[in-house]
Amino acid sequence: MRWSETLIATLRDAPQDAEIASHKLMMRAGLLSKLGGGLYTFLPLGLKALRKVERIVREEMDRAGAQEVLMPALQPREIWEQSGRYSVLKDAMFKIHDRQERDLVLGPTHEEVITDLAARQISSYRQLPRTLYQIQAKFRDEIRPRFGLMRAKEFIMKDAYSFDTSWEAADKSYQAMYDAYVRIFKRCDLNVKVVEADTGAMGGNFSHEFMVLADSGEDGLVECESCAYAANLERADRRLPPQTEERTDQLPSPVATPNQKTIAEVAAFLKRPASQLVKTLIYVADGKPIAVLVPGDRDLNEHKLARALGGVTVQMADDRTIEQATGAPVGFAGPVGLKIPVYADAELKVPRVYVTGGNAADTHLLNVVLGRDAAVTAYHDVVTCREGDLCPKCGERMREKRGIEVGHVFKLGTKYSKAFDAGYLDAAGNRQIMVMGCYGIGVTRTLQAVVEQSHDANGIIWPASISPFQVSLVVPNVQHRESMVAAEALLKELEARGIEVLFDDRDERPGVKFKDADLIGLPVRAVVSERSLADGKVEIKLRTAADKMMVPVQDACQTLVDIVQKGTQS
RNA sequence: CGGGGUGUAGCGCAGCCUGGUAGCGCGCCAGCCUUGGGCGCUGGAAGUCGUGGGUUCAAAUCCCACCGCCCCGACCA
Repeated sequence: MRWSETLIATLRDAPQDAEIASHKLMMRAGLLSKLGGGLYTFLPLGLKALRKVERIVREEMDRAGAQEVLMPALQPREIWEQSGRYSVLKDAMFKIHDRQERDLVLGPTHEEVITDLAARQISSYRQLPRTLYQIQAKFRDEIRPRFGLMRAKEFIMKDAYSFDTSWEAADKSYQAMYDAYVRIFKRCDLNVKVVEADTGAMGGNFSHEFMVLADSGEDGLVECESCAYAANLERADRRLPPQTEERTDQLPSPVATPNQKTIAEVAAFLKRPASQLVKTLIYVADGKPIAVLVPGDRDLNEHKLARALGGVTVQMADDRTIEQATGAPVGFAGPVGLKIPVYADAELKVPRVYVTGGNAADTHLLNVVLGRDAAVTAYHDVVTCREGDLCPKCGERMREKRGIEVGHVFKLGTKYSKAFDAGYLDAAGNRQIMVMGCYGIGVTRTLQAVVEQSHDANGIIWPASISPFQVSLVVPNVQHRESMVAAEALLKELEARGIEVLFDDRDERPGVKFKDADLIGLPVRAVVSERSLADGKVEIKLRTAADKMMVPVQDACQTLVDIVQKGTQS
């Protein structure tokens, strides 16, 4: 394809609202155009790359035995009521209605639709297992769209759903998808870390996330330095370090802490490390207030708390509830004398002497020993892990990292199949419920993750498998007749061999063309110029290499074909 | 939703404080020149100064409201 005939406009400066490298580069290289917050048009170059990702996903889904369907983005509200998720997700959904005032939503995901479909289409164990998938736009009313395609209001997702006769069979389907994901991300040349994850609003029992490690990633995770354990911070557990008991004969004694509300303020005021303080958080769990205690230097993890309490919904109590529960203004809650259930982090189980809130204005308590001075209903690991915590599996140190979630696989179980009565008749003629799994890949996000992970100061470095074109053909001076003639011939030859070529035939200065070639980042660049032709050669350079090679004109096509084939295979 | 910022030509920005009919760089168009890392010169096109209202003889500039966009937060008492 000739550049002079395309709609590719590169930018010298990145738009000021682009923050991270991949977003800036995708804008500068002319892959995307912004329409509004979280809304982007894919320009021809960006779309070509996106289609490459989609193709890889399709090929691997098909290879894993999944079948493609296409479902409506527009969905009746009723099916969300039926699964019970309308109340959970309604703030995240775009809600609209038709002229008859019927309520509809723009689908943020498709569990409801697919389960309804399975219930209609599948009736016998002979039709199982089945895995169906779709690649299409999904819509989420994100609180804060950002980073270009990373968190957009409309994005393209591949979702697959498996239906099985039993949990054991479902495990197989899950594993097949897991393996397909490993292959997909490998083909995208992505360095992906698989971590254990929280199931969140999806529900279900078990899940893994596929994370592209990147400092700009929105998710935190920990990985063990020694064994294979890795988990999203929302879910990561830890092994407790050895602790020594600490006892005192002194009883809790109040100390005046005027206006010292936060842990940091109290610690500074009393000149004690935050770890000697206990933070008392008042929560509402299934409508009832509870207190949660964590070490002063740690953060409570609501996901872990909710799980520890048996999957209830938890949220911070409002100021009034806190005042009613503690009898004190916000900022001075403590466990001593509380009449509501008190849960504590497992680290607090070994008796030690702590400072806590005093349940009275401007007051904290010294010499508090949990168990002795305050009843604790139960101890659970409920804090967020951090760098240096010990691995729950092997006890070695864990590292904290950041990642971009590009894929997520869930064992859903029967949550949706029950809600939609997706059953089948087994061999004995008994009605059974299907066991489901669901498997998502953020296709547009994956594309950006590739750029985030593969670029340099000059621009994008596309992996051959995703690159919008395979070869960049540059004529530095289009006024030079022989260069153009030779380049045109090479272009024809390459395209006849099925190679996708972007021929930069613009009447631009050489510097502009080389800068643009680096920015757009096609894996191979061929230059035909007065200089190279003087020796009867074509210059060939890999985007990743510093050196150029000079190849005789008549060998140029074959050399490029070889390079492209080698690159695409790996 | 809370806090902060910002909105002036396709992109990046100045002008605003101190009101007087809008400017710079890049890009774009034309011509000349140049031709291996964002070249040089000349001439041009392009902006309802986010929107609405107000103050004023006069508003990009001051005031009010609204909207868009960006950042931080929205759990750590």
